[in-house]
Amino acid sequence: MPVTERFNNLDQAKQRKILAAAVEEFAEQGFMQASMNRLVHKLGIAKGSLFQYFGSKEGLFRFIFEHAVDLVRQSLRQVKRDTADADFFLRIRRSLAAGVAFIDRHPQVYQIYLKMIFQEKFPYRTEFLQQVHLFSAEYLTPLVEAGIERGELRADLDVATTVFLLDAVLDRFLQAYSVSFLDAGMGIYRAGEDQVKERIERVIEVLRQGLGSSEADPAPRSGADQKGSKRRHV
Amino acid sequence: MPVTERFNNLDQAKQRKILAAAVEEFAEQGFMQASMNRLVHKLGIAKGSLFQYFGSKEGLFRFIFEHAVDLVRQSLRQVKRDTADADFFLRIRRSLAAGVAFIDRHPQVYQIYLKMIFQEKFPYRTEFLQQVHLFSAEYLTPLVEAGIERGELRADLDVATTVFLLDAVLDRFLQAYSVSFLDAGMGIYRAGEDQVKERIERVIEVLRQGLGSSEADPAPRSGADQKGSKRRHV
DNA sequence: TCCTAGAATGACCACCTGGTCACTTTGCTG
DNA sequence: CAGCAAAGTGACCAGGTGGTCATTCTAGGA
Repeated sequence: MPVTERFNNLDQAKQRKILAAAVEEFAEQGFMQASMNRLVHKLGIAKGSLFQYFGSKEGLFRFIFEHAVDLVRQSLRQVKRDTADADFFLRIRRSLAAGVAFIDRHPQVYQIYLKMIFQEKFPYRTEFLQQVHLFSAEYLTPLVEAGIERGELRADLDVATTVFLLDAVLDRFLQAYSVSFLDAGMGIYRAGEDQVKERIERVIEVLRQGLGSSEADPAPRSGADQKGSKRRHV
Repeated sequence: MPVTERFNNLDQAKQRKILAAAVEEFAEQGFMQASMNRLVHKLGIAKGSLFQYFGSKEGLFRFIFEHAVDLVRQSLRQVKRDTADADFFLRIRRSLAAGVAFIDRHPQVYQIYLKMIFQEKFPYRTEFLQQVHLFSAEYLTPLVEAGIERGELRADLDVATTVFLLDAVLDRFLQAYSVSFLDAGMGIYRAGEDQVKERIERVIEVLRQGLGSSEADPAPRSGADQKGSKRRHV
């Protein structure tokens, strides 16, 4: 029996209420700064009860965390299925839109995720980051490989670099959607559905076509380092 | 007189020692979780002294914070000057390399920056994010505009979208350099100087050329929105 | 040598933390 | 209704927090 046996015997409504309040607390405060006292007060239940249910603060977090991971996994599988035979760029746009939709449905879960990335003292942080890396690799790599095979992507693309680039842009788009001042003034933060869709198209289109003008293309490397020898200033 | 008068009268060595320890504490713990008691213990000075110097925990943070902002501003100005008349992609590569060099010299300052982005309760967080946004706008926007004018970038690029994309990629590269599992397996995390340089070239080159194959290029729009209704292209 | 201005000090304060456990309440069974 | 196991409770604990301030120390001038 897990520590949470007692909690599982509660009626669904109470369970949901407790979980919702706990998710809110962790989303707003992070792990270390979250307070069991405050949580208990918000819920109007006794502190002892909460500890009977989950054993410890970390136990509560683990419970919530696993729930959240499930949600993400589910969501990812769904998108992958739904877009299976679309062309590469449509799939990417759809994935990004799905990301935004996920944040709309579970904003606090996303908040916790963001806090975990750079706040070292979260429990399970390392395992979690590994998992996320795996998700992204398992999701994007075959997508890119299929895109190359189908001729939708340049044949000479390095897969790892491309995955990194996509990861960077997708992640930042979602961050810009839920954190102010990260959208470089292009109106992504908390934008409406239509605007989000339009911004997604803009960004992905630039990514597809590239920044460079078609003239002056080749030989990009010569002269990459003028001062010769090492440089380490700034 | 600022609150820090007493601190300024200390000899340089002691000042540096205190600042270094404080930066370390904030970098490791964030603001809320940083402990004045622990800091004082690390330094071997009395708690009362530290509070005489800076008035409060927030006062200490402000002092360090302003120091850090100065460092960044200085660094940015330098890069801008050093690369003023290079071509667009070289400037970008140089800027990214300068970012990596900055992290090498001030890893803890960068740590604090990362924590501030997603941890809401940092003092000055909002002003800080605005500042960063301004930096990025003031730095990248003219760079992109010049690139378009010189014909190095596609003439039909939307400037805001391009700046967003660059911001996303540059930021993520630096994050990947200093946080594990964010580099999508392409070997950026704590990489050596040469490897960093090579990875920068790879990433920027893909960004320049774009992902799309040159065939199948035009009409990217048809079928982009199966559900019909409005579309708001690029 | 003495005196004193100003710096250094750490015991102390009110408050908060995660966690415990003896006690009370609840609700089912016989 | 009695008995009893399980669930609920909150006062309590040790230990941490940012912050204060009466006291002690110290360095330099007379």
